[in-house]
Amino acid sequence: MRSIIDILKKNDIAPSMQRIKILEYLKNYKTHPTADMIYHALADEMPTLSKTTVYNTLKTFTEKGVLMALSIFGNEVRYEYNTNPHIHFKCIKCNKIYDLDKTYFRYDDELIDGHKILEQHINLKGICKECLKGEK
Amino acid sequence: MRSIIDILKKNDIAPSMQRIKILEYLKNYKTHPTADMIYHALADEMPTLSKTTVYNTLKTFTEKGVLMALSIFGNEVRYEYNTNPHIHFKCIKCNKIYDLDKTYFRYDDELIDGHKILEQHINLKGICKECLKGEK
DNA sequence: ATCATTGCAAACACTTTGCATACGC
DNA sequence: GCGTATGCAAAGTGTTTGCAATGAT
Repeated sequence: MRSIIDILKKNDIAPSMQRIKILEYLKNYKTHPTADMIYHALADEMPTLSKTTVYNTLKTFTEKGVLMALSIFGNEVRYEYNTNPHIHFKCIKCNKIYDLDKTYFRYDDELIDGHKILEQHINLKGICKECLKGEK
Repeated sequence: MRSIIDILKKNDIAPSMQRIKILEYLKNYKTHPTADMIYHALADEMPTLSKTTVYNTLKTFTEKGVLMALSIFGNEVRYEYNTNPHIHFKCIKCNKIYDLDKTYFRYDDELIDGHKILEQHINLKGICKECLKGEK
């Protein structure tokens, strides 16, 4: 818990109950949740929590660089706590999102065709290991 | 125009005025438009066109594989006429989306960590050539 | 006491659904 | 004439905004 507060302070975000819980959730459950999923996961233990606060908080966190907002597929925005750069793989059968090692793709130059690259988002889609098993 | 009809027929889609115009638009203007952009672009010459039809048509086209639906950044869905695989680069200054050659990134295996890869979406974000000029 | 955060309600934007009408073979 | 495509209106999602109440220092 201490560490969550430290992360907030380090990023110029005043700690609050709501902010701590939301960040804690994203640090503990790396399931790339949507705002709605976070809201429902926390609503039980925080009955007065509002969806607005979840949206506000996610926006603040994203602006301050604590979180990454992902547009993987469809028009759902998902959030994840910033760790090492990696690839997202979404299974079209079970909809689970896996994190894969970035080294599978190689590209490190910061200039392509004269454009300055600041972010790389690599999203794969297919059938995951588990669902493949079931197919046979 | 003939060629548009051929594409529709080849993909088991019955040609209609609306479908022809929408596909024609996507073939001619490779601007990765949203459903709304397409609707507004065509509304002038087709006053009775409905947004529902645009949505229906884009859905049909995507299902039949004529178009690709892109979730590049944010929760906007954009469409493009299927051509060769390529990378999307979005400029954070002017919001323009550029198509880049896929060969910049190399990854051709269809299995990663046991997961079967069916689609690859590589989305880059940064400052484009033109906007870089203006910065100096 | 002051300033920021929270949270309700309403607004908004985008997309889908239900259904009656119109079109094309 | 029959089956499909179209398009209006309404409903459904996901997200943002306005603003009053609350909380922290």
